[in-house]
Amino acid sequence: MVTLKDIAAEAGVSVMTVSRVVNGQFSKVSESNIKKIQSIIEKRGYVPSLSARSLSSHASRIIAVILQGDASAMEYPYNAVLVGQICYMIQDNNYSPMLYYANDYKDITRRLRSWYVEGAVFLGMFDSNLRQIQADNQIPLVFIDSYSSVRQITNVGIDDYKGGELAARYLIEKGHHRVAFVGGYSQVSGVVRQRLNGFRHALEQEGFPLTEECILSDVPEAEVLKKLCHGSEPVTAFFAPADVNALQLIGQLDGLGLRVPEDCSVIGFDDLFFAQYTSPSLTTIRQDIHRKAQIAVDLLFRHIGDPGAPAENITLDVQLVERSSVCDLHEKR
Amino acid sequence: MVTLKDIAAEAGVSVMTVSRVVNGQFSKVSESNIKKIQSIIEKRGYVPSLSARSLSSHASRIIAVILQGDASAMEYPYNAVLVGQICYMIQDNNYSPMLYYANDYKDITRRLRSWYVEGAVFLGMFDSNLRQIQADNQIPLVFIDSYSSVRQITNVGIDDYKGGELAARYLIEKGHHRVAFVGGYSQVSGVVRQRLNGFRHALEQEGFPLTEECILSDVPEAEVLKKLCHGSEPVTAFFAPADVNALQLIGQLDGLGLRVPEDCSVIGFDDLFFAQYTSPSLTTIRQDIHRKAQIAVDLLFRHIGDPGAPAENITLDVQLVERSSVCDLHEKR
DNA sequence: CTGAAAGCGCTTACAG
DNA sequence: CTGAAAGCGCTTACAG
Repeated sequence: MVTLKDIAAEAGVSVMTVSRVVNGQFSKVSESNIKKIQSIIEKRGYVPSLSARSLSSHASRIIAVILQGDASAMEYPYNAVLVGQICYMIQDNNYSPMLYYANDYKDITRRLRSWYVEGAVFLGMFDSNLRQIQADNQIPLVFIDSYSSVRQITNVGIDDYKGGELAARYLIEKGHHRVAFVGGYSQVSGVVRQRLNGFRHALEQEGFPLTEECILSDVPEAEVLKKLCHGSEPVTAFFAPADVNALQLIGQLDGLGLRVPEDCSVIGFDDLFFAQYTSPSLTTIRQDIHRKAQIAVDLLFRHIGDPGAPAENITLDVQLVERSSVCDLHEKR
Repeated sequence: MVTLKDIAAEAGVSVMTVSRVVNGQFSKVSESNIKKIQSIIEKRGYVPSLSARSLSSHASRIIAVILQGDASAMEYPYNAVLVGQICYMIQDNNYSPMLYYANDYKDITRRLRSWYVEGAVFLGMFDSNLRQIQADNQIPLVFIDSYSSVRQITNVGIDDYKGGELAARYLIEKGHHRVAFVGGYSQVSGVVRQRLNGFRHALEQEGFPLTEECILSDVPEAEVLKKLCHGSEPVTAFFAPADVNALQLIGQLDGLGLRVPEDCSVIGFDDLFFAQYTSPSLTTIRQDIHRKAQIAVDLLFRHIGDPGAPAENITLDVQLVERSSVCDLHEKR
C-alpha cells in the first residue's frame, strides 16, 4: 500500500508537503513541488486512507442514511426512490453514504459514533425518540416526514393533511358520500394520521362525517370488506394513504367480484411510478419524492458547513392526479 | 469522547486489558477485570472508534454495494429489493454497507481502497471491466447477474436463457406465431442478451423464427408499434425482458387503442410485486430476488472468512407465472 | 513555502 | 492473565 510517506520519500520532501498537495492546498506549496508530487501520486496510484484521515481529523465524510424497519423497508418504492436519490446526492457531494436499518434508537447512537459520522438522514417513524436521538448525537440530523413535537428539528415533509383534504373533497365532488379510510399505522405514523385527519376534517366540513367503522387500520379481510360495500348504506369509495395500499385494496376488491371504479372507487397517495399502469390507473395524491430528497440533502450539507444554521422545517405541496380509479356517481345515474 | 485509555485509567488496568474485553477475548482476562471493565464501559457509554480499529488492523468491516448507473438505478424495483436485502444482511453480519454508484470502474478501486473495504457486491453491467476490477482489488468480490467471460469469478445469477425459452414456448402454446421482443440494452447487458437468445432459440426450434424487425431495442414509438400490430402479418404477442418494460409497453399499446390481452399479449420478466396488480395482471417469468441477495451475501462472507475459497458461479432457476396478460388464441376462435 | 513533532484511538507482537 | 512499546497513515499546530 502506498502512503504519504512513500510519496514524500520519492519526491524528497516531507509528508506535510505531500499532504498539502493531496488536499489541494496549492497556495502553500511551490509550483514545482506540486507538479512533481502530483506526477508521483499518479504514477504510484496513491489513494489516501480515509480511516487515517478520519482518525486524525475527526471527520469521516460519511453520512448515515437511517431507515426504520427491516429489509422490507426498501421494497416499498417510496423508500427506495428516496434512499436512492439521497445516497446519490451524498456521493455527489464527495461523501460516502452508509445505510443503516434501525429499530432501536440506541443502536443509532452507537453506529453514528463508531464512525465519526458527520451527519444523518432519518426516514421512518422515529418521532417518539427524536428528542433523545438529537441529544445523543451532536451532529447535523435531517428528518424526513417527521411529526415530532420537538421544535428544534430540521425536517422535510409534505402537506399530508392537505392531501387528505384533497382526497375527501374530490370524492365528494364525484358524488361519494359514504367513504372509508384504509391504511395501517395511523396510531404510530404521523404521516398517516395527518392524512386521516385532513380526510376526516374535510368530510365533516362537507357534512359527511367519517364513522368509526369506516376507519380501517389495514386492508381488511374479505368479510369486513364485503359488509362495508354491501349493507344498506354501502361504502362507495376508499381512500388509501399510500398507493401500495390502494393496489392491495383493488386486488382484494377484485377477489370479491367488485370492480373498480364501476362498483367501488379508490384513491391513493404518493403517485408512485406504477400508479399510471395499474388497473384501473390510479387516481392519487401526488408528492415529489425527488424534491424531498434534494432538499433533505441540501439542508444536511448546509448544516455540516455551518453548524450554527437554524433548524428548518420544510413542507412541500401535494396535488391530486386524476386518473380512472374513481367513478363519477353523477354520470352513473 | 470516551476512549480505551479513559476506561483503562478508571479501571486501573492497561489499555490492552480493556481492548481484550471490548473484543470479547474473555479467556485472556480475569473474571474480576472483565466484570469491572464491562461495567465502566456501560456506565461511560464507550463506543469503539472504528476508524482507529480500521487503521491499525487494516480491516474496516465495511462492505461496498456497487450499483452501476445513477440515482435512477434505485427506482427500478428489482435493484431496490436486491440492494435493500443485501444491505440488511450485511448489517446483520455486523458489517456496514456503503452504497456506491459507479460508471467508471476506476472510481471503484479508488473508493474501495480509501476505506480498506473488506468486500464488495456488484450489481449491473461491469462485464467488460470485470477482469481489471478483479486485478485492481484483491478483496472478495461478488457479482450479480454477470455474464463476463472471466472464469475465476464469484457470481450469482439466474437462468436467463431458460427464462427466454419459457416465454417463447408459452406464447407458442397459446397460439402466438408472430411475436416480438421489446427491451433495451441487449447490446450491453448479458442478462437481456441471454433472455433474447433463449427466446429466439426456442422460437426457431418451434419453427417460428424471430425476424430482425421484431427485435426492438426499447419500447417503441407509437408509429413503429402500430405498423407491427396491424400489417398483413401482425405481431400478436410481445416478450419484455423486464416487468417495467412490460408495463410501459402496455401503457403504450393502450394509447393506441390496443387492449391487452384481447388485441395483443404481453409477457414480462422478474415478477415484481406490482405484476399481480397491473391491468391486466402480468404473466411473467419469476425469479427469486431475495434468494439471490441471500446467496450473494453468504458467498461474500464465506470468502471473507476464507480467502482461499474457490470462485463459485451460482445459477438460480426461474419459472413462468401465469396471469392474464396473454390471450389464448385457440380459445379466441 | 517547508518541515519536525505530537497525537488521533486503536491493534499487533512481544515479553513476562 | 497483564502490560509496555511500536506503529497504522494521516492531520493539527507550530516554528521557521
